[in-house]
Amino acid sequence: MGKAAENKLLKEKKLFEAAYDLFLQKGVDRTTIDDIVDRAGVAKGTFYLYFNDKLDLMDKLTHRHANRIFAEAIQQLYKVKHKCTGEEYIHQIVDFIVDAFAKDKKLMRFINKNVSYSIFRAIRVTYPGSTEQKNILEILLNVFHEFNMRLKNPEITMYIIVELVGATCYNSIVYNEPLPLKEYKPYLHTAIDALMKNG
Amino acid sequence: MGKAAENKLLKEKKLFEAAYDLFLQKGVDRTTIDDIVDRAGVAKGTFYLYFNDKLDLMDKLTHRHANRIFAEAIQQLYKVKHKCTGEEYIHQIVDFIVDAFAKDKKLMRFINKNVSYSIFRAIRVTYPGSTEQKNILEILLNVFHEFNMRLKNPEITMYIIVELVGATCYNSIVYNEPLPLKEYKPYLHTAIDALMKNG
Amino acid sequence: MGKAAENKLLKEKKLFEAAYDLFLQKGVDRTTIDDIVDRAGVAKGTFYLYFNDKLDLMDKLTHRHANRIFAEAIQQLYKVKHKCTGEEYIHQIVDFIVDAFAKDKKLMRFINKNVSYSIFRAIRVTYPGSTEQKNILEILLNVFHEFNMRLKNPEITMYIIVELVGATCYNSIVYNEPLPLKEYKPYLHTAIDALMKNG
Amino acid sequence: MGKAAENKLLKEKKLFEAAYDLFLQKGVDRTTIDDIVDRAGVAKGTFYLYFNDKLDLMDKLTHRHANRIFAEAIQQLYKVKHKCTGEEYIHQIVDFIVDAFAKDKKLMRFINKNVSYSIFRAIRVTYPGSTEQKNILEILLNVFHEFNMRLKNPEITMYIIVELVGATCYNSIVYNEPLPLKEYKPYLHTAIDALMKNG
DNA sequence: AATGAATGAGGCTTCATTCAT
DNA sequence: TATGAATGAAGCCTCATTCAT
Repeated sequence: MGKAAENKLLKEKKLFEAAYDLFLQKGVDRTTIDDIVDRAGVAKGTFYLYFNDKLDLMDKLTHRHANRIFAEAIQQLYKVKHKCTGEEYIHQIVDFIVDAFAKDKKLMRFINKNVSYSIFRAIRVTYPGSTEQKNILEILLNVFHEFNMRLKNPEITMYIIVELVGATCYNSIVYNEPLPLKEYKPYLHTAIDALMKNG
Repeated sequence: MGKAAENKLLKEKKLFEAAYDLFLQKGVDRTTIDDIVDRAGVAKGTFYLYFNDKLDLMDKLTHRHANRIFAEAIQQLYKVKHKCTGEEYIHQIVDFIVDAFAKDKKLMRFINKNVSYSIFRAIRVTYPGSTEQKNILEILLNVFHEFNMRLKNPEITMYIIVELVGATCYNSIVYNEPLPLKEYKPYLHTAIDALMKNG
Repeated sequence: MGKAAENKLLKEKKLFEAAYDLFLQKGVDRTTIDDIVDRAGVAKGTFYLYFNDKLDLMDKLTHRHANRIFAEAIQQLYKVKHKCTGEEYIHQIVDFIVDAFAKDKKLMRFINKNVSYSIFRAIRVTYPGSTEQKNILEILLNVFHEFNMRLKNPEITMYIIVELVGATCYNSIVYNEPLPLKEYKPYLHTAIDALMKNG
Repeated sequence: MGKAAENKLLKEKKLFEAAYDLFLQKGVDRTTIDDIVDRAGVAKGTFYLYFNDKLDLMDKLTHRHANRIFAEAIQQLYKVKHKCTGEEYIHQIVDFIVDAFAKDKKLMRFINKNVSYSIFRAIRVTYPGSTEQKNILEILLNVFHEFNMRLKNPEITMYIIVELVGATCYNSIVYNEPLPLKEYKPYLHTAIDALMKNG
């Protein structure tokens, strides 16, 4: 890569990072282009060389982060798939995702701040080995079918589980409420088991 | 009431309604005072006779609606309390609240749009017969104690239930996903029972 | 006077007093009609029953106060005129006016705040026994002629004296600088004597 | 200097000049930002690239002008100091300052319009060869001590002189009253001599 | 005569976007 | 490519004035 091209990527990265921090702190609407370029240390005009406007930046930003975190989680999952029952695999998926967010609280807060609906349905990831975008609910339903699990209403049960995890892990990770994640996890697993057994 | 005073209330009401619709459609940040007064059909200066600024209006608006809907739900609850076991009473509370929101989808969408965190913890209501403000979680925990229910971890179990209801009923009421509320309810009750039995 | 007429005068008085205080505190430009009627305890519309606008009120206000204070000072002067030489009479006039302001510091501050030019030329009073309006300089020059005082340039000398008194007595009365009025007065008289002897 | 930087200084200068004229004509309070940018021939937003608000502009404006005029006067004084007695030097100072204002009547009117108190105490200048800010009174008192002049009350006498000059030179310069400056000056010097001899 | 709600012109300030350098 | 000065539309808020009651 030429020095110019490198420099270009660096500028873009700086802008991404600045915007990420600011969107997290103040939300997208209350962050100005000025805020972003000031923090990135580039000129105002430069912003428009990389992005059309704030929304464009926001889109690219979320896609970048969502893919990053999920790519990691999904790769780990492949390694353990063959060792598990379906129920165990579901638990593994939940754990991987929740742990991934726990390692990146900032992202968790970012999504929560800037997405008005269910965290796990907000994030669509490019599934490895395909061009298709899937969200967590679809991934979990896949597991059901692959593992031939018997539930009366897999769609609804899985939906309930996904929403429950999304709704509660945010508070646990970010605010340690009702408990820190490590202590909360057993309750979460118990709840998931209860839901799978009765769903 | 004099004609002037009536007219004044009317103006305030128009402003409330205009703001409510607009906040719902576009969110608070993207709604301007001009939008509000245009829709309300009053002059710009009039806005400032009734509210200090947009945030003040937002505060008054949410308090108004939250109290309205919960006042109703809580009154109904008093009537059935003596006929129930603790578990049944929990179900009743959930039903009353969910039904209340189902009757007022607009409010449900409004809260979801403009509150960045857990719906049921966002709303604090003035509990009838006291000046104290409580949220749903606190109300449910009260029930536990009053009914002497046996659970290993009432706080956490109740927390899980509250978050689950909040997370899923929004989609069911507003988008009929994964099912319309009427059809979804049995699954919700099953889930709650499973959680109480195992929590 | 009928009760209605009395009440009317009372309202006007309240408005005058409120405006006076506020103009003194914040200056005319930064005082709003709202400020005035709030402090006067009358309705906003009432203001326009008594005055055309703020400027009209300001004009009426200054005339009221200026005449009040000078009427007093000039009456006293008549009593001592025949006992004095010209020089003594000049000192008497200065003393009466300065003492009058010292008794009404508020007025002194009011004028200083709201008049951008020489205090003593700002104030034109209706001289008793005539409809003519005169200012202090004109009154002093009269004294010269009446007392047949010998000065090379009475007009300029008197002008210098008038400006000197105006410029320094404000600070002495309001801020006690460079000295409280009582202590400053002898220096002022010495200065006036020096100017008269050499002018 | 680059073309852009030059242009920037030009814009600032235009704004300063526009504001100066308008503040002089209408006073600070009655001059709007719109007035200023219209006259300067720049866009409204441009104003805020150079100044925080109107007050900030006013501050910078007065400091600019006060320093300009006094820097000149004080430099001239250094040249004549060694040739003078104390009394002569006092006269020189008065002459230099008064002449400086006479050359810049606009500044004189500007200060008179926008400063509510004694002209010469309003203006604090950065004395050459120090970071200290002094006003005329302090400068004159310095002269007293340096020249070992004998007066009973130097502080009060100097105060009287300073106020007298401030109060009368404005009218002489701007309105030629009671006489044009050139003709008034001898009387002013006579008055100052009289005050120094008797103070 | 008195009220005070209603008005809307007019002020201040912010900020996304453009463009000459 | 990169800059950042300049722009002006668009937002917020104030306040003198009117007018129905």
